[in-house]
Amino acid sequence: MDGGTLPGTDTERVDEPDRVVFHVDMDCFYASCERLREPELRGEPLVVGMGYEPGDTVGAVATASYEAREFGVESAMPISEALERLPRRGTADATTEEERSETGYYRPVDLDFYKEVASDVKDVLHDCADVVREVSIDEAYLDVTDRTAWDAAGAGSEADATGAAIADPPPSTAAGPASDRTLAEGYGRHVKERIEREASVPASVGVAPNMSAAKVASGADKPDGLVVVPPGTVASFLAPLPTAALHGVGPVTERALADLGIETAGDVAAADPETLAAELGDRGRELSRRARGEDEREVTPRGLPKSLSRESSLPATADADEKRETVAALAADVARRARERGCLYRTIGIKAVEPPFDVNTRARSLPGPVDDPDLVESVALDLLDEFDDDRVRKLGVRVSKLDFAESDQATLAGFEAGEDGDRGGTQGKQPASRNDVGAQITDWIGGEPRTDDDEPAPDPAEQDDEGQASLGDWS
DNA sequence: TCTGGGGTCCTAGGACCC
DNA sequence: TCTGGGGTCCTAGGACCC
Repeated sequence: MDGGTLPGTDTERVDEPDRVVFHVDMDCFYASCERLREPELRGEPLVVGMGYEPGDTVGAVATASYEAREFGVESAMPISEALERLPRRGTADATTEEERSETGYYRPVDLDFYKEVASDVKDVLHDCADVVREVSIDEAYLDVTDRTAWDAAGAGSEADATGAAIADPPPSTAAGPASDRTLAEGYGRHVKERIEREASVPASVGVAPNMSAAKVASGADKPDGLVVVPPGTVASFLAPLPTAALHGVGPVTERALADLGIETAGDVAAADPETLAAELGDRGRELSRRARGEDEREVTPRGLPKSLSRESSLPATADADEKRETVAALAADVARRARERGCLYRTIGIKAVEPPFDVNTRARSLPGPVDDPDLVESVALDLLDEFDDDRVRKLGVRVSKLDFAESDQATLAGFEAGEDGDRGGTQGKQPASRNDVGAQITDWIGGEPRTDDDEPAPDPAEQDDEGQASLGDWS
């Protein structure tokens, strides 16, 4: 937007044209996927549960269809509670009419299948935009500034349902009716319809001049929504919404704002940024800008992951053996995934959650990056010692300070790292062998000197695919 | 809310260095 | 010795997101 140079930020971005940013958000994606392969589920209450097996009462709700939400079933709710609100439907034939009206279907999460569907969606997205930022399995930002514009759409073709008319829009002038319809809206509709046609799952699309407004817009008319927020209207679009509707405002921030008498995005926009900053730090200023419609973040593709982790819940226990077994299994899993992705790690950490919900983390950094499953296990177990006497309800293992370059380097035999690139570089990027790190390694685990010598051999082979494992559809 | 799993980014204090 | 200040790295925790 024009108006208001940002203090201390790049000031040379003056008369750049308004960007066109889409936020594409799949509607209860997991449920839509299940309906794709099981069409009988369409129109029925459907709950997709994680950690749930058919017939179970354990696990949590990953996604509830809109029909299931009518019964009060919500994301993250324990399956047991969901079942109270929405009993599981028996076999199809044995179902009476009455039973039909108050029961629903339950299915376990099948991520592999959802990834297949998501890849069809992504094909469309990448075809429709030069820059795509995939946020999760069911969500992405697109910068389509070069594909469309904020110009008013001409009165021209009303038969734009095919998308053809949009791909070849009328000359961009203000020739059309002085209505609100823009080329950007038409293009948004086109993308949405292509997704539905080519991936057979519904999406909601937000169209706006920046990321945060597009994000809010996509959620403003779910499901199957298309909400357009033209430049200059962002602040007024946001103003009536509760603060929690802003991306980045969770329960804690919401409460902090409420304590300041700030209930809506409009209140945020009107508040003194320094007051917000005093309460929330830099986030306060950021929030203020977003609420006023200012968000200069570029849409950029997501980079490589920063950490890999695995965690699992267990019935609260103080049993040391059980805890150690759990951590060992998690460690093996994390190390395996790191190796599959061809990445080295320099920090190994654990998480131990004590009832009721007391999160503890511990981490230890190594002298250099490694790919060493045994080491992940021994460090993780070593860190776990501190919690030997504590009851825990959840345990986790994480590797971070990831290094993907190293594995590439391993394939370039004889390449001398030399000066370039390395940050600080006290240890330099030496191959992840214990010959280099070995001397210090013994200090990092409980003591026992390490003897084995299984070539770490990071293999970049598997690397592929976005594989962001984060995925849930909690919208 | 009796809290599932996988992530990101930020902050704050301490260690250490120059 | 007192006196900074600036910078980086590390760990732990917190908030938030899907």
